[in-house]
Amino acid sequence: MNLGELEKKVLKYFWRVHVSDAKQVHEFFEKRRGGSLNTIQSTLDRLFKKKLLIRNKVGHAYQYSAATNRKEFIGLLIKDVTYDFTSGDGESLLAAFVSLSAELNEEHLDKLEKLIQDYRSNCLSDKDE
Amino acid sequence: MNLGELEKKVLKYFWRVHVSDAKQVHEFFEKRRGGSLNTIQSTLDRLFKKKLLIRNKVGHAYQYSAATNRKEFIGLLIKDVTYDFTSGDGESLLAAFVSLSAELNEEHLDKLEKLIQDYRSNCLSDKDE
DNA sequence: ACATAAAACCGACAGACGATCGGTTTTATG
DNA sequence: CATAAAACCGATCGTCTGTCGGTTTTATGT
Repeated sequence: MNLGELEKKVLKYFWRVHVSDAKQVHEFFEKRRGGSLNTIQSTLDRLFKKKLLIRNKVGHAYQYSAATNRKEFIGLLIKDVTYDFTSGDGESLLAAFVSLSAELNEEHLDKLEKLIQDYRSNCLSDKDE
Repeated sequence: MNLGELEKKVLKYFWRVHVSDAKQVHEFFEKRRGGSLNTIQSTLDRLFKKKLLIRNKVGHAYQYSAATNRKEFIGLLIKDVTYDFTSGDGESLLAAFVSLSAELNEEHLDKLEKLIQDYRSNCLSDKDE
């Protein structure tokens, strides 16, 4: 899965705004980067086809929203980008973790351990952002 | 950074074979997927320009080898692909970890904790693969 | 029911990039 | 210095994103 610049910006937008139709998205982006409504529409459509946005029709227009929250999405990205270099089995995620270890200092390791603890004792909760 | 199919295959090749010139790489791939020597050469050159291969001239030909081992490379991929969706600060890697947590079961968490322990007590070692 | 406005949809084109390869230039070496 | 080997250059093709004009579909008010 590869994402263009505009697609990335639109995804970020939906993590902040949650629900919009093409017109609203266009209004937002028109100010800071220009581009026609049609450009936004086809970008929304491409993201929908990539299953990164969901939509349902309300009146004339589709109401779009993000298919995943930011953290889930980053997880998808990582799985996707590492897929070709791991066995694809369950262990592959571990490999990704290990590969990143070299980037982490003591403080990060502490935080990571804490996150594991939190996750263990809190598997049911579903906090976003 | 985006990688084509052949580029990915070539990278994997160099993690197994370590050093080769274009001719040798071509010999390897010609059997299982065809393609001319020139195709291999430009792929090697592209990977070199992307700093994923290193090379030095020996006689007529460049001797290529991987610039990173597989784990380091996966780390690079993850940093790269998540960059646009994290603040780019040190915390960004943690965000990636957290995002993957949802994919992990108990067994994985156990292994991950063990890996952290290993890493803490073993920061100096440099084992590959 | 039907006209109309709003939005979706289609098709085209440009710009990147990877894969592919033929042809030319450079270069190491006998 | 001749030659063969390899690097290098340039062209083409396919795919993908961004872009947008024009057409078709559709929800809605009268």
